[in-house]
Amino acid sequence: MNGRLDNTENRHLKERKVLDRIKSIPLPAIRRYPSYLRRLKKYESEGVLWISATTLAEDLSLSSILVRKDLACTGLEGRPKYGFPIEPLICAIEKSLGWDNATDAILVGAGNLGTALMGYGGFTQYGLKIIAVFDSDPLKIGEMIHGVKILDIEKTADFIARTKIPMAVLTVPAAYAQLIAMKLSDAGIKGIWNFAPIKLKLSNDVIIQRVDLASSFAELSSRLKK
Amino acid sequence: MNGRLDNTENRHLKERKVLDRIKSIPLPAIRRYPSYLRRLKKYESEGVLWISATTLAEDLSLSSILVRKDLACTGLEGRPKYGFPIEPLICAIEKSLGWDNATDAILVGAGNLGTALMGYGGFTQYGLKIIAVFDSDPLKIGEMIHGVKILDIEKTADFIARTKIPMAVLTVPAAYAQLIAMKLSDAGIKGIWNFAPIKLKLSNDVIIQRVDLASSFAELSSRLKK
DNA sequence: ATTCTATCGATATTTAATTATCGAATACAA
DNA sequence: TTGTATTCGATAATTAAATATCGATAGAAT
Ligand SMILES: NC(=O)c1ccc[n+]([C@@H]2O[C@H](COP(=O)([O-])OP(=O)(O)OC[C@H]3O[C@@H](n4cnc5c(N)ncnc54)[C@H](O)[C@@H]3O)[C@@H](O)[C@H]2O)c1
Ligand SMILES: NC(=O)c1ccc[n+]([C@@H]2O[C@H](COP(=O)([O-])OP(=O)(O)OC[C@H]3O[C@@H](n4cnc5c(N)ncnc54)[C@H](O)[C@@H]3O)[C@@H](O)[C@H]2O)c1
Repeated sequence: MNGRLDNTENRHLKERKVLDRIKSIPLPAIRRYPSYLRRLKKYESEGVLWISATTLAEDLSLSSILVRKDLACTGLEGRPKYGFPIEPLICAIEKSLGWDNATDAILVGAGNLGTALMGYGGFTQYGLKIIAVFDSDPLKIGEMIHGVKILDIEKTADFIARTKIPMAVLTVPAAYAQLIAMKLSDAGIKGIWNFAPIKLKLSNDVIIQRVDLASSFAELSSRLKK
Repeated sequence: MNGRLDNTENRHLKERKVLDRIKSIPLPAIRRYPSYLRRLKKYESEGVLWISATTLAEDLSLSSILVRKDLACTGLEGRPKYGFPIEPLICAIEKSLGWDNATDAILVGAGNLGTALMGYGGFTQYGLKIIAVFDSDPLKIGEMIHGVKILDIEKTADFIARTKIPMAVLTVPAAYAQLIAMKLSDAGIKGIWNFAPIKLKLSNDVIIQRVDLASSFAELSSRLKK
């Protein structure tokens, strides 16, 4: 095999490998990526250029083998003795998450939790941008919440259809969550980040991600008990 | 082996088995328990007396084998053709989680998120009771927040020492979280429910449970991307 | 130039969790 | 009373994830 042929072959193989990998990054790795990102950005801001899986692992109290594997899933290759170049690594992780360009979203339910989320600056780091807020309470409609005006829930479907916005953050009481989720789904929403403590049942082409604080607290309680 | 001896043996074996089980309920099962509880309580309020693993599984879109196994971990035994008695099942799950008697906690950081959590009625269901709130902001100290007075952060150590309160909910900015956590640990806190996006490093006898919204959002993003 | 060391990445191995299988129990209907 | 459908629980098989092992690489030190 001559050099050129070998390269073509290799590139081809590599591309297939990268494609496979995109489909097959283990979920636990995906969940660890944000922690890596935060740490890497901190290093980057301090002017550090290279990081080893070993160092990152120590920072986050993880096994270095695990971190190395996770990083390998992004497709970026490390360099013996040096580790990984930080800036490309950040890009690679963000790309793997789909955080490389911002996701616009709406928020439904401007209550306690919805208001707190709106006031949270951290989301921009994840490429999440909440561009509209909806509620059913006449007292709230028209008010401003952290710089965004609260709109009438009745206008949601129209808004989604018009803007083709892909994602909704759902922070309404559990009793209304299923109904509203179905309306969002009908209107064409692609993903729902659900903070209400119920399992939403929608057609399979809507991605649902639930945040269940009770699960987290359960884990804490049971560990504390022992 | 005669009947009596056999019984003694059996009881002994069963007790050991129960003990083992307490230590060894898989974490994923623990995390599912709150969902079971919510559903069971709903059935209970409707006057239903028995529930099968099959039904519960359908309700929550889980595999019935998984649910049956999870329920078995509580130590309660089901009855063929009927399933499990709801009320004892609720008790058994709550006991497994340590939710059978309420846990008192303090909350540190009366900001956006801290305020939202204080306003959340759901926690009482988990046996979590926040009895005091602390902050460093002079403008906030002395104010009321959902019925609880905000106290000076400087008084935290003393409060913990005096009340022997086991748990703290940490909702301060990430930059302060480690420092405050160390103070809480020194003061004798046993568990910390940490909402700040950093890995706290404390002595191993403090149980730390982190809530990482970014992880959840990462999962959503990456699933949405595909 | 040679040796030493830290790191990577590929390939096992181990561990944990989920899913499947199957016999036993029991309510209920015929 | 008998048969049938349904559920349980024990055990086995499968799958996914974490951990361990080890040769290769490349920079730094001798
Ligand atoms: N607050 C928390 O800390 C917290 C924690 C965990 C989970 N949650 C969950 O988040 C959700 C919101 O909690 P919260 O404390 O913010 O409650 P909340 O009552 O403060 O807010 C709910 C908001 O939804 C609005 N709403 C009600 N029905 C609506 C409808 N049909 N259409 C549009 N808007 C509607 C209400 O007007 C209100 O503004 C709940 O499901 C709760 O279980 C909250
Ligand atoms: N708001 C959200 O939706 C959200 C979501 C995810 C994570 N978080 C995390 O939760 C934490 C709090 O977020 P937030 O939005 O409520 O912030 P915030 O700034 O609104 O509130 C922080 C509070 O902590 C207090 N504080 C600051 N330093 C303190 C100290 N040394 N001792 C005691 N109190 C102190 C401040 O006075 C303020 O009241 C942050 O770590 C944030 O990353 C928030």
